[in-house]
Amino acid sequence: MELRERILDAAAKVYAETGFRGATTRRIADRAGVNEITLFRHFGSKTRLLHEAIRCAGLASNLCHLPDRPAHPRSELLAWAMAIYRELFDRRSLIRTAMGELEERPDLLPPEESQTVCAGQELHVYLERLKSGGLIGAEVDLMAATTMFMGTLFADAISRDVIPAMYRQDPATSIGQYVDLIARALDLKES
Amino acid sequence: MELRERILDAAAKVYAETGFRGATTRRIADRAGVNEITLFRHFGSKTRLLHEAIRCAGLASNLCHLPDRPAHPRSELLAWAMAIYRELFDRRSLIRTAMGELEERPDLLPPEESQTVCAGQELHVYLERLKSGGLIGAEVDLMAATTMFMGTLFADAISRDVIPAMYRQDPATSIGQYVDLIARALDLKES
DNA sequence: CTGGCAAGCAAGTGCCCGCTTGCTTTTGGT
DNA sequence: ACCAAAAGCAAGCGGGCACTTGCTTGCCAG
Repeated sequence: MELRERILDAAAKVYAETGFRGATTRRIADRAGVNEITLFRHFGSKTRLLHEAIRCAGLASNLCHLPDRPAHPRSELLAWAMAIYRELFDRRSLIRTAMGELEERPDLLPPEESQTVCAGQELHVYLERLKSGGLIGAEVDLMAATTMFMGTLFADAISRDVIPAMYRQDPATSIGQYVDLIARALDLKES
Repeated sequence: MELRERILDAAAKVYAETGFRGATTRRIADRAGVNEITLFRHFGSKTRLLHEAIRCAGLASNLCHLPDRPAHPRSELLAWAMAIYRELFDRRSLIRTAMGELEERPDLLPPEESQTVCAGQELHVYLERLKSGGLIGAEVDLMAATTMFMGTLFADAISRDVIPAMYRQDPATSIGQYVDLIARALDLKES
């Protein structure tokens, strides 16, 4: 692992654990196994280092997409939801910390890059295709359904490990149930 | 407003805005219009002050409950969801900050006191009553539906002001749509 | 009028912070 | 072998932090 990459990785982890104020340059340097002044030589200041670290850590892997032409809505939705959930869950600590500091430091983690937003737009387009194909009940509000489903995935991913009492099933089971419920709400028909 | 109460109020606000490390005793004292040493005379330490402030600020108003005997499920659910949402939304800044710091400082805001958890248990009991009354489809998983609905309310309340692109309708309209969707998912019949 | 208590004020302690300076060691290309 | 760039090391800077000490001021019951 390259030195620069190692520093960015350490910075993102320390930030996720302790927030901006807690992510001191000494702690980041220790975690990266690097002398403190190396941080300043590479990134100039703590602020610039954390900006870049969070931007890199927040980039979506973006591997799984909903198909342009729906074929098997239920299984397509399930696979996609699992992939999105996985991304959110893996970054849950960073997401919680960044959300907590968003008011104070809006420039870290700009909301338009948020995975939830991008994924939500993709889901909305997909649902509209289903609806125009007659696979969804005509009177359903697709925007509300999208928001509801994304909110459910998001809340599960960032709350599961801190409120275990609310999440007794394993994630895969839960997501299957969420998909079942939203399918019923949408009056989804299998093509 | 009593002095002690004023200090606790200021401490909770400064904490919600800047987190534990950012909530310095000087800032809290300034916000409360009080000399810094008064904080220490009343609460002993910054940690104890913030513990008490967050505990007080997190107490649920707890005014609205679902009825023991369901009569008009849709309107009862709607009124209840609006009240819960209101509580979450009013405290959204505190909730975001506390969640971001939960890993580092689990003793602030203990999760078993969480409003979402308590409200979720209440909703689950209510849905079970509806089901045993035959007003809900037999094959629905009530736990998953509860988690989904609470997650939706929670995500909306804490995300709406930071990701406005995802929440275009006003809260009241959105909650009505959530209730409609969950009612369809539950196959809810009006008694 | 007086004694006690609550709050304010000024100054200071030791610690950690971001960041800098001056210098030595390691590393890699020619 | 040689040199320049990159990384390490030790020390220190000004500043903000939580918290303390010693003393003054205002208030209210007896």
